[in-house]
Amino acid sequence: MSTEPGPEAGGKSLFSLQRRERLMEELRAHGAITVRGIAAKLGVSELTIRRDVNLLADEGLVSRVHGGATLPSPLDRSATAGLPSPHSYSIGMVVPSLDYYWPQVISGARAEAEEQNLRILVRGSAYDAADNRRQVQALLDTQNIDGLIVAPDMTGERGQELLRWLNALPIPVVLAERRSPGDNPAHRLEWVATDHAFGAGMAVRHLWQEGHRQIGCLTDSSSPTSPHVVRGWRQAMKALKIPVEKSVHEDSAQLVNGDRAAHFDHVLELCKTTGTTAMLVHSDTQAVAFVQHCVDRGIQVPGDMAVVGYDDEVAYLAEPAISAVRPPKQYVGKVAVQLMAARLAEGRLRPVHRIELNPELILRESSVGAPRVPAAGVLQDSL
Amino acid sequence: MSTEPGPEAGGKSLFSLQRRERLMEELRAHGAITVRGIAAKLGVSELTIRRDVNLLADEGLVSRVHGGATLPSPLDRSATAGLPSPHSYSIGMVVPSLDYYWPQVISGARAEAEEQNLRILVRGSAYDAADNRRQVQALLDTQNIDGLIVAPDMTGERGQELLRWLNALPIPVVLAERRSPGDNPAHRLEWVATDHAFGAGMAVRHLWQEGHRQIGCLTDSSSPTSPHVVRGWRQAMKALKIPVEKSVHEDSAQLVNGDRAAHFDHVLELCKTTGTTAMLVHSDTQAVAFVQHCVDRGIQVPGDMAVVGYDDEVAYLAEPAISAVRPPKQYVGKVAVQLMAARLAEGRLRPVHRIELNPELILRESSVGAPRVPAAGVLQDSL
DNA sequence: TCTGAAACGATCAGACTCGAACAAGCGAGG
DNA sequence: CCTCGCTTGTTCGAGTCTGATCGTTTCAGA
Repeated sequence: MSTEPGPEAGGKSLFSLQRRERLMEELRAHGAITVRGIAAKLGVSELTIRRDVNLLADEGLVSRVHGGATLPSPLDRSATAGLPSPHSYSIGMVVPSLDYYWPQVISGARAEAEEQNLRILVRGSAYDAADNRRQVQALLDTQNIDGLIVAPDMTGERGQELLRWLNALPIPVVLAERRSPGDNPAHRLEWVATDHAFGAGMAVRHLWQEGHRQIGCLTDSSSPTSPHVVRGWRQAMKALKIPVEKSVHEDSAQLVNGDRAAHFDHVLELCKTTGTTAMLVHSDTQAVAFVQHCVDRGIQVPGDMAVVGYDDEVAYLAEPAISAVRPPKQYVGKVAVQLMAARLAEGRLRPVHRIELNPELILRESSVGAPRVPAAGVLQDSL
Repeated sequence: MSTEPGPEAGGKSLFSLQRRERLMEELRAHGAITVRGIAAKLGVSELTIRRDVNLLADEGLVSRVHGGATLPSPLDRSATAGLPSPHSYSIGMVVPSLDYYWPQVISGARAEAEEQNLRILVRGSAYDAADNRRQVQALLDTQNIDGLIVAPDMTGERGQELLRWLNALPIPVVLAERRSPGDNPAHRLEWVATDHAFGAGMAVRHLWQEGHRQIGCLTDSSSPTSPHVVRGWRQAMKALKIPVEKSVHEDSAQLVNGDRAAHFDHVLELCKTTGTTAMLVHSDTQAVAFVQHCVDRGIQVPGDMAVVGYDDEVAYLAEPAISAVRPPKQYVGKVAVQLMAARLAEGRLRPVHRIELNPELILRESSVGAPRVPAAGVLQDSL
């Protein structure tokens, strides 16, 4: 059947792009192809195949060998010679805040970038999709960047739209502290994010071990982190068989000063009626304020009310010092840059990576009962 | 034996690059090779092997010895500038199969291990928790390993028990192609796994784009991969608004020969009554059998029934060649070793990493309708 | 230390592959 | 209708890979 050109469906001659696709497919199937064999199979001259092979080899999709081609091999000298190009890459980075949480992420990214010999250009942005896009666009226009690390707003239709746009950019994109949905519209986006649900769960289990049987949750729904914290809190409560519906779960987004004091009083009232003796407070800025409020109201921390904060930015400043879940912010930046560097080096052959990092629980005074050992931090493994 | 370089048809002749790769693989597996042995194995003259060895030695990838070659040894003074190998770690690796799927994972792991200057000890195991544990224990007892990469059976109470045991081991553990639950009992376990649900979803969306409106799923529930494939199929169906309850979803675990034929007939009958024109078949071994069965029954593939396989081990062998979702097996091994190397280097300060990799969809004849453009693979970005 | 067997590499020849240069085919646009 | 630009095919000298021969080197046992 394959004596004459057109062994495939219909003797239609293929376009060059299709031919190269066929070629890649044969290659994937067999691991290697001969110029002669493929030329016969596709009914074109060997020279044509050779030209295709050269083209694909230039893109790093195959390794050239005498008489044919193979899947790219690390032994292929020309490949390794070509890739570590002397011109170092520039990476754009757009983050939603330059004074909370993100400085450490950036610092981690910078350190790793230096290691990898990359340049990083950071821009701050607002917490909304339109501004995210503006900032990214500005980077694309004025600098010429080879890759993008970004923590976009993903809420609502605008967020989805932004994701699609990022997905379609001609340069690789890595999300930091954001998860793109696994399915279609963002299938090329890679990400690295902290598993905040795990962190919240860890806090709840710690409080449980300290003897607390009603554990509340105070969140700030204006933060993208919040839903994950709540989810983790819920899951852990369920696993510990504490009824979630009867537990204190309040949101303190957008509150300031006077309002906040009133709201905290409300929360404390709820705690009293439900018998809640421990709170997980998202954003440890809030936690600091909450602990301060408790102290002002004569409520002992941790005696009457144990508190664990979330984020560990300022938790150690409070009096008493607040236990907090600490996301590995430095590592988020570091891993994002590693992903980007690997992507730039290996190209399309590298599969899309999506990485979750576990936070750690830093124990301080606000959650550890007096009789217990106040030891803290990284050394504990038992949780 | 063949005077011509056999282009197809299992021809033994390899390109030099492939030969060198085979050589490296043998080397990684056994630690040393003899010129004579390899020459016989590959069916080339000893001189050719010698030339290859010299070439690899020049690049510092092997050490020459009289009669053969070994992995580069620090004792070999000709080795380039004495690679910094202060003390190399040993990693144990326990996988549930040595002849399906896992050889590629192992190969990827070996290659990366060599890069990182680690030693890897591989053991096969059965697909059950008790034997997993036995094999791991054997590694711990006889070799003394510094880290463990394992793909355990995680089903049932025995599986959970095994996870807890692994979690408590004094050495770092990385799971390959397995996800530990995010919560408590396995919080120290890191893992790297293919996002099979994404792969299944990609297949469904591809079939949808080809015009199919009823897409069935044929699974093998005896495989740990199966639940994820089903989940991805379900999710994608839901997103496309195809009623899942009315769709064909059959399981063919444990069937052989006669039973299988009967079962396939049953499946085809179901397809007819439901109007199903496309099937996602887990384990492409099954897919090959299924396509064969269709052809035997006079059902056109892809005309009457489009098929996408899952795993891409043998899918290309079928006639017509079967489209298949390909998990990045090499990368699973590679990333597992990277995780381990980083863990061994950085210790407990490094946060727990959990990594998902996306598979890719290899389009072949079995799912691509004649009228459509048959272009496939990496060059297309639109899916 | 000696000696035979095996391994090694320089050299050559044969078969095949590669790519430059030029010619021919095809589709788009003036 | 013709020309332009792009892709593909043909020819042929140069280049590459492999294997055979054979003299030299290395190894292991006496």
